[in-house]
Amino acid sequence: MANPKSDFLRIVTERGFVHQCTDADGIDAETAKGPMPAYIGFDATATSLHAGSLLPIMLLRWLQKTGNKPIVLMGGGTTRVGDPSGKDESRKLLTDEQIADNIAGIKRVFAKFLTFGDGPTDAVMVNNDDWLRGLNYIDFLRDIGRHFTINRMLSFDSVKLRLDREQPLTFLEFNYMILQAYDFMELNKRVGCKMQMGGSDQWGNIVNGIELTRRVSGNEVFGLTVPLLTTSGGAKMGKTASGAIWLDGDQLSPYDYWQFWRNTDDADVGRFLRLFTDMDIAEIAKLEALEGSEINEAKKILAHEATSLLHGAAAAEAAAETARKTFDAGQIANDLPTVEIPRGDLEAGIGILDILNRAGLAASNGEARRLIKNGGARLNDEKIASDSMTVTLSDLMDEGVIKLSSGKKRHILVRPA
RNA sequence: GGAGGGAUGCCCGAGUGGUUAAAGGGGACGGGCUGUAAACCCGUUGGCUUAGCCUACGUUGGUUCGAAUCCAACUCCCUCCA
Repeated sequence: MANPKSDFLRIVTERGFVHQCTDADGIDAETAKGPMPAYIGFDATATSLHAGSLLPIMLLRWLQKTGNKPIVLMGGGTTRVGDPSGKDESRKLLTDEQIADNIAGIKRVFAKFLTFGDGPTDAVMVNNDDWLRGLNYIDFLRDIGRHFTINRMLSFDSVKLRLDREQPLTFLEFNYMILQAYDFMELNKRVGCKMQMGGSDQWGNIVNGIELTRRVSGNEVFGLTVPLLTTSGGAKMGKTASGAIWLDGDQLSPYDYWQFWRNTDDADVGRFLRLFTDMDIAEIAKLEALEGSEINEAKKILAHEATSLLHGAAAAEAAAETARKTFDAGQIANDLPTVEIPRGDLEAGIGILDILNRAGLAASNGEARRLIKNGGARLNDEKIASDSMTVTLSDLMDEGVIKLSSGKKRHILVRPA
């Protein structure tokens, strides 16, 4: 829409969060009027979220910052069934206890981005297990199932594409969209939730929830989706050499998180600044316009802002300083990711292949050997020439550490313990 | 229920008795260029105690000096017919 009256719609639109939405005027009016409760659903399949979830999290953040009420829906109930969307191996079913742990871990992440509480614009976290677990199949069919026609369900892309490609679609999966629609209806009933947001692949499910809510209660509710995020290189967002970009300091250090953002493609810098930081849009436009190597400054700012949001400004500063020492000054930064190795092992001497493995720079001796052969392995910044060398206490530098590197970017400090 | 097609390394995909740890592509990792970009070029890409050994072409057996390759049974997937 041309000129949104509400802060919410104006901001998320100009920042590039909106892929598509239902009735923009309606959303605009509702969010302009006062606290509108809106929700996004998240899986509870892991103990932490990763960067792929950041986009919807930021959307909730803006929702709250513009005076509305974010609802975080944990898919505890649907996780209990097992998410069928994967292709081959069926998901290992999680125990209730694991799911509870996962939800607790995930909530810690949300607490960094949202303010939780009981106030009108405070975020709340709910679990669809609360209403899904007790469902009675026959009642559900009579009350909810009658609002869905197979004809229509078959027309949704998520279903149609599968059928067109002649891929199997289980009944469970076919029902998934109904459960999700039910979630929306239930949230509308319980807490007056008026909008569901989610990834663009959720559009069909969201629309179903809107229709179900209208049919059952007559209430008008809305939907909004965020774009599917890929880097301009076409890669899926949130992966790196060492694995997923976890939003949890124990699984991915603030330094590595900072590095992830620092290594953003030139072409993505402006887009990412708008999506993943709170920075002023005009300021971003200036940074985005930087040419050539100057864009590196914009990347550092992106890394700083994004890391500050998740890990705090102090951690972001420390990460920046570590990176500066490591890359610009050629010094040993003391808080690079560290691996501890028993002093006794070092006294006895550890084979270089072994220590590369232990530092997590290689997944097997073969990989370590390859790394050395290709000239990518370094010990205290000296190229490792032989795969038969031994690392001992005498390799400790003045700082009391041994620095191991794979390539130019991955550095690990080994500390005797 | 009947007829036919298929299952190969992280993914896609070639290979129909030995020179096959298995073409090619993608991805990933390393090197070069550079700006800790992109694009491009080069290399590597099952494991190990590495001139050797082990594991691997859906599963289990069989034929053979030798099998991803031939045979049998089984599992799963797909197509057509009913």
